[in-house]
Amino acid sequence: MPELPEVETYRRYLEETSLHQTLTHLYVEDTKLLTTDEMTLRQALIGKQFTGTRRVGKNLFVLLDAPYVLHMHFGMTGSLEYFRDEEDTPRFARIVFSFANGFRLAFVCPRKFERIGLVEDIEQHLLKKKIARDGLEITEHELALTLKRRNALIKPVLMDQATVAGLGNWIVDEVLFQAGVHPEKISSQLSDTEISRIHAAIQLVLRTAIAEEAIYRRFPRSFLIHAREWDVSPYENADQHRDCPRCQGTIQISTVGGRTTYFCETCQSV
DNA sequence: GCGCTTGTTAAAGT
DNA sequence: AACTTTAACAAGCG
Repeated sequence: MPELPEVETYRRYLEETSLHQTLTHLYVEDTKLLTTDEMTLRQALIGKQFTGTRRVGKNLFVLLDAPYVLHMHFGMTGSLEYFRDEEDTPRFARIVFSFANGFRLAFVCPRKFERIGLVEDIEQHLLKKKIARDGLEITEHELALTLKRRNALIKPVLMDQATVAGLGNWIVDEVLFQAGVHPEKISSQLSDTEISRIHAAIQLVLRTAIAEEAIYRRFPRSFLIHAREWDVSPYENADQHRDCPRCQGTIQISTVGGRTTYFCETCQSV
């Protein structure tokens, strides 16, 4: 699930594998994934090199030796894979960049919710898409301004990229658990202390996830994420006991803001 | 083989 | 009019 920590991991991966090599070929399986016309994209990329990267929230920008930037969004299931031989092409490699050194970088898109294309200017793109400050960079004051203004449940407010960029479904659950705030609390009714705890929890969860390269089973035992069943549907196991890592109580599973939500009734107050 | 999942956004609701 | 909520999108997987 490509939230901020996964995209940061992909960014580092691309930096380590794919910079400073001339692009020789672009394979496009499905133009629906492109936000730029295929011919325009091909002409813009062939003969150029990736020179650097920048990530804001779940958005990855790849800098080129050209006055434009390649933008990638990984949707719900996208990833990157670097490989050489044709027979090593990963499944769902729907966009593939070939380099002069014989290696290739695949934009792997199992469910076609991913997007890739050119942008003229990063700041302009962020403004147009209403993408707020990155979760690692937002100050408590900036976060407080938005949270006090919004008259909606805190969970969807935190998932809104216009509040803070990079948080998705499981991270918001984890943040609210670590902060001791109920997911259905009204954002504008949060106390200063609760906002402060939410800000600190965002930092804790993001830094921990990045340090472990977003591999969930390596996260500390104090994290709620271990109560999630990643391989089965939640309702299938709804009667199964999940212990809260703090109070050993049962973790609740419900729907908040249209998304499956895990929380502890005892540790997270409304 | 149905139903669930993920992030974003257009449409609907207030 | 501005803000909030909901549903649809694609498709693999349990």
